[in-house]
This record gives sequence, structure tokens and C-alpha cells, in this order.
Amino acid sequence: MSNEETLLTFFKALADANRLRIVGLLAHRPYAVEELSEVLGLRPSTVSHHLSRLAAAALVSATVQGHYHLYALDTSALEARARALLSTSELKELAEVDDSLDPYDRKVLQTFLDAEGRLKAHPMKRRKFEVVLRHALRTYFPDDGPWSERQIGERLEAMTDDVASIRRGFIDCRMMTRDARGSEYVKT
Amino acid sequence: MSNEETLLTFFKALADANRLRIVGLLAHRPYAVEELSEVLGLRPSTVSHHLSRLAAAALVSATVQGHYHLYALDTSALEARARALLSTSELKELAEVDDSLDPYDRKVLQTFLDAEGRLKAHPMKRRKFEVVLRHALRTYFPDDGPWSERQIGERLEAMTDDVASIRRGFIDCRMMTRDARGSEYVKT
DNA sequence: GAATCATTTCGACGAACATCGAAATGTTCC
DNA sequence: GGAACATTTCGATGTTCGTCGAAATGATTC
Repeated sequence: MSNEETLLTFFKALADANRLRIVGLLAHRPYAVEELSEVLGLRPSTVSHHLSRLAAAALVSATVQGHYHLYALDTSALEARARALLSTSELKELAEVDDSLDPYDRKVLQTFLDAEGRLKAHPMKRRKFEVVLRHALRTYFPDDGPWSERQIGERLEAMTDDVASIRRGFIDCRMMTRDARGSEYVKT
Repeated sequence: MSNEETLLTFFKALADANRLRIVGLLAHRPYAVEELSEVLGLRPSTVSHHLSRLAAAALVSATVQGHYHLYALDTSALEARARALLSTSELKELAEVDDSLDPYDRKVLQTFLDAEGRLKAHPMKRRKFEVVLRHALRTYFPDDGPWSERQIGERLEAMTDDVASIRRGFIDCRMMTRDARGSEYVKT
């Protein structure tokens, strides 16, 4: 079971009022199924079901003693989970960010760029257009410049035929600025 | 909202795969609803629903910025919850043990004792009978003894007419023992 | 003010699940 | 081996809830 799945079963195991009460009772001492059934006002079969869910999350464990099964709380499992929540680094792993790119940016680029990295279509939404702009700037202008309008065009031809829109976007989004004479571009 | 309820809404908020992914994404940076919708492959209305559940658990908060609402993770809320799980004392509060008596014992005594503390019926189940025995010993024999069989009977008359069954139970469950001559009883 | 855009709310549908009763499994005692 | 007991499994039922599409709300721009 993956890390994400175990965390999910953990939360699902505790996402029920009666199961929370069971955990609270087991925090005091081990209980048999019938005892819990009495205290909670639930049928033994129902309690057994709840215990099996808690056991699936490794929160409780049963020891067979004569007629009954004594269920005990595994506090170490609880502490391990709690520590995982305390570190945001653990949390970040929930979103599989395998490379350095933002998941949203990656999704957008995957939609609008083909295998060769050329623009398949022009994003209508402003936010997605900005993603494309950031990608173009990062990919084709790694140096500091400045570049002439002709150089800008030559580099952008690698990704689109409509170089003017991208170049204009650079200016509009303040990713580039022109010098006083308007003939040279630099990153801001 | 009571402590138990807040803990329940907390776990319910995280007991969903997509909501866990949302938390993972928000652990990196704030997101708008539409962005989450793209990354998760869910409808904006669905994402909004998930965010409202996370907000109800005080796990996320939104700041309105122009057209969109930026949702951010409240890590302090997460840490507070995690710390609560680390201390078993917090956990024990889940089972409302207002007095010193075990919840199961209390339930059994409530069933078999009337308002004056007299036995309404004889428990058939062995475990419940033992609860009654412990209660009788604690209540009517706080001192160390020894007591004669007559004294035992006089004390037990306060709670039942069938003193012999209780006295025999004390011996069977090894809560009392007779001396060599069999005429005096002491607690074990 | 009208139009556009992001978000939320509402109503509906389907899946997951808590709960029960009955039957099955396993264990102890005679 | 059989009777008694605690627990589990199974099938059924009602509820909760995740998901969607459509409509409503709020905010921004022209």
C-alpha cells in the first residue's frame, strides 16, 4: 500500500463518530467486542465491522483470549501518523511533484505544447497564457540579453509561427522591457 | 462545536482521496479553484465543495483576489490536531469518563442496580456478574476484614436478598478467601 | 449598466458505507 | 462429539456523500 493510500485509510478509519469513541475507550484499557457493544449501544456485528476498519489502518490489534478477542489500541501507529502531519514536507509528497515544475503549469503546458515543444493552440484564459509565457522565457531566453526584436523572433520561431503575440505578452506581463529607443529587449 | 465534533469534522475532511491531494497541492503554494480543477480533473463546483469541507475543518482559508479566490493551507491548524493525537490524554477524553468508574462497569451497574443500589436481577453473563461482585466488594467491604459469614451476610443484605450467590461469587472469583477453619473471610 | 469571468449554491444521481439480523466460524467446557 | 459462547461473515436496507450540470451570486471591465 502506497504512502498516500495508508494515509487515506487512516483518516477514513477515524472519520466516524462511533469509531472515535472506540478509540477513546481503548485509550483507557483493552476491550472485548461485547463490552464495546454494550457501552456504545451497537450490535456486536457492527462493532466487529468498526474494529476491522480500525485494524486495517493498524490502529488496533486483537489478542485472542479464551472466548473473547481483546482489542487494544496501538498508540505507536497513532504517533507515527501524527508526526507525519507535523512535517509539511511529508504533506507535500501528497501531490506527486516529480519534477521541479508546478503541477498546474505542467498540466497547462501538456495541453498546449506538442511533442516538439511547439504551440498547438493559443490559450484563451489569461492565467494559462502566462504559464506559456513563463515557459517560453525560461526555455528560449536563459541568458540575460539584451536582444533585438529580430533575435526575439528567431528564438520564438522554434515554438510558434505567431511570434508577435508572445513578444507582446512578454511586454504586457512585464516579463521584458524595451530600452529608451525601443530597439532592444531585456528581462525585467 | 465540542471537542469531539471538531475532531470528527477534521478526520472527515481528510477522509477523501481528492481532498488529500488538494492539501498536498496547497502545501506547496496557494491555489485558485480553477487551477485545482485543472490539475485534479474535477469540475470547479466539485472542487468548491471539497474546499468548503476543508474550510469547515479550519484547514484552509480563502483570500479574495480579483476574480478568483486564493485558497491557502493553514498549517497551524494541522499541527494543533497532530499534537492532540500525540498525547493519549487527549484521546482518552473521547470517551466521556466523567467519574472514576469504567464506562463498561457503569453501564452494567446501571442495568442491574436500582436507585437504592439493590440488585434488580442476577446477571447471566459471567463478565457482568464479576462487575457486580467488584462493586459489592468496593462498596460494602472497604475495610480489610476479616469478617465472619454472618457479618458478610449482614452487609450484603443491603443490596440483595440472595446473599449466598454473592458470597459464593467472591470465593469463585478469588476476591475473598476463607481461613483454615473456614469460619472467617478476608479479601485476597 | 451590461458583459464577462470565477466561484458558489442547488438538485439529482450513483457509489460508499453504517447498521442490523441471520448464518457461519472458531473456541471452551462437559 | 456436542452444547454454549464470542466473534466474524454475509445479505439487505437506509443514509451519507462525492460528483456533475445548471442556475445563482459576486466581482471586474468596458
